[in-house]
Amino acid sequence: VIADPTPRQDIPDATVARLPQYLRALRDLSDRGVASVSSEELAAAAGVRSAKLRRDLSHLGSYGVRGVGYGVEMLAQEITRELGLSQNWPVAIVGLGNLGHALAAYLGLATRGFQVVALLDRDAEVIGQQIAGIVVASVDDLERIVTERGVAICVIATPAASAQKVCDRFVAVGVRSVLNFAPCVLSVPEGVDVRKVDLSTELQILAFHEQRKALADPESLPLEPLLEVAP
Amino acid sequence: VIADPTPRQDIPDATVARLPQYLRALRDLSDRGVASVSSEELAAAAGVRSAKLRRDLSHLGSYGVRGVGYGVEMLAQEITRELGLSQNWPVAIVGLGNLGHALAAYLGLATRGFQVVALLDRDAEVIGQQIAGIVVASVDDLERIVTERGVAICVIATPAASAQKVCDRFVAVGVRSVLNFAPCVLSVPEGVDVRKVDLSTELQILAFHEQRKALADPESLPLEPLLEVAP
DNA sequence: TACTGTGAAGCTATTCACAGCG
DNA sequence: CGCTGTGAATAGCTTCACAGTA
Repeated sequence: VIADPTPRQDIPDATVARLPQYLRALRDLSDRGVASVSSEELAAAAGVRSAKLRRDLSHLGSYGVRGVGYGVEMLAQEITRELGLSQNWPVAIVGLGNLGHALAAYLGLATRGFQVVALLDRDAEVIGQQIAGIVVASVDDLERIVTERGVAICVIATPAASAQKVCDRFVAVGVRSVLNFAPCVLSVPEGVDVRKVDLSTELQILAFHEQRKALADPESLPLEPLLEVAP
Repeated sequence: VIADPTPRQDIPDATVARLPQYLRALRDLSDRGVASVSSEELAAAAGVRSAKLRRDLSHLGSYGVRGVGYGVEMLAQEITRELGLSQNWPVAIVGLGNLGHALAAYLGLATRGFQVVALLDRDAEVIGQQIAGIVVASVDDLERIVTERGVAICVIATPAASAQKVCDRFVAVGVRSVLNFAPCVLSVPEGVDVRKVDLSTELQILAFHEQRKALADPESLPLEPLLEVAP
C-alpha cells in the first residue's frame, strides 16, 4: 500500500514533538526484527501512555490494524515521510568552539535526514581546520556559502553576543529554520522557526524540583555547606 | 524587604520552565544598570507576551508595583531563590566524549547555581585527564564518588547503549535529578526527575515545519536533488 | 478476542480585558 | 494616569472509556 502523499491537515505541535521519539523506538524494534507492535508496547518504548500514542498516530491517518497493532516498518516509514526525513536537509553550523565541534561530529555521523554542508567560524585559528570531513570556512562568507550550498537549517553555537547578528544574516538569505544553542532569545520575522536548546535552563528546572524534594525530605540534603564558585 | 521564605504552593511546570528565561533577561537588564522594568519590557526581552509574564510572576507572589513595574534586582533575587540557585548544586557528568567535554567546559565556567564536582568516563585514555580543572575518574568508582561528593544532579552524555545502566547506578545511590543527552528514553522510579536534551529530535521538529513551508511555497525548495548519505 | 481510533470529559495553559492600586 | 494582578473566556492537550472492527 502506498501512503497518501497529500500535505495533510495540521498536526498538533505536541504531537510533532513526540514523533521523533516514536520513530526512534520503531527503529530499535525494527533492528531487533520485530514486525508488529501494539500501542501499549510502543508507548512503553517511547515513554508515554498508550492513549496518547494512539491519539498522536491518529493525526497521521489510520496506520494500525485493529486487534493486531501497527506494522513497524510501515509506521516508521510514514513518520519518516511526515517529518520530512526522506530527504537530507542541508545544515550549516556556526561557531566551532567545544559545543559546535561536538555538534558537527555528532551530525556528521549519526543522523539520517540531515547533511552538514557548512561549518563557519570567526576565529582564524579554526578556519581551515577539518572537522567531521568538512573544512571550516570564514563566517565572512556566510551569505555566499548558504546560497551556494542550499542551506535550509542553521545551527547557532556561537557566544550569545554574536548569535542575533549571525541569525539575522541567515534569515536575510532565506533560511527559515534555526536551532539556537546560544543562551539568548533570538528575534526573527514571521515564518521563521527557532528552537532553543539550553543546558543551563534545563539544569535550573531540575534545581527547582530538586529544591522542592530537599525541602519535603530534609534527610537527603547535600552533605555540607557548599563552596562558593568564582563568578 | 525580606522575601517570604516559605515552601510556597505549587507553580505550574510551564511557568517553571520560563523562569530561567526571565532570570537571564533580568540579569542582562541589571548589567545595563536598569533598576525597574515593566511587564511589557521584560516580556519582550524574554520573548513572551506580557500577560503570560504577569501570570507567571503572580505565582511567585506580588513582587511588582502597580503603575511602576518590577524592581530588577529584587525580582532577580526572588526567581533565583525560587529556582533553588542560592546554593551550588553538585553536578556529575558521565561520558567525556566531544559532547561531555563541551558540557564540562561550559558548566565549569559559565553557570551560577551549579558546581561540577565529578567527571566520569569508562575509557582509560580519558581517565586521569584534567578537564575544566577536574580530573576525570573511572566510572567504576561512580557510587563512591557520588556519595563522597554529595552529587545531586547527574548529566548523562554517554552513548545510548550505556545510558540506562549508568542512570540506574546514580538513582541507586540517591540521585533524583537527571539530565539526559543520550538519545534514548530512561526509565526511573517515582520521585526521580529526568529531562532530555536531544539534538536530532530538535532538528526533526524543524524539518517537519521546513517541509510544510517548502510545500506551501515551492519556489524556495533546496537547490537540487540532494546527495545520499551513508547509513 | 484483542486491539485501534475517537467522542466526550477533564485538565492545563494562554489570552483577554479590566478592576484596583500606587 | 499607568501599571500590576486576576476573574473569566478560550484554546489546546491529555485521559478515559468504549464503540467498532479485523
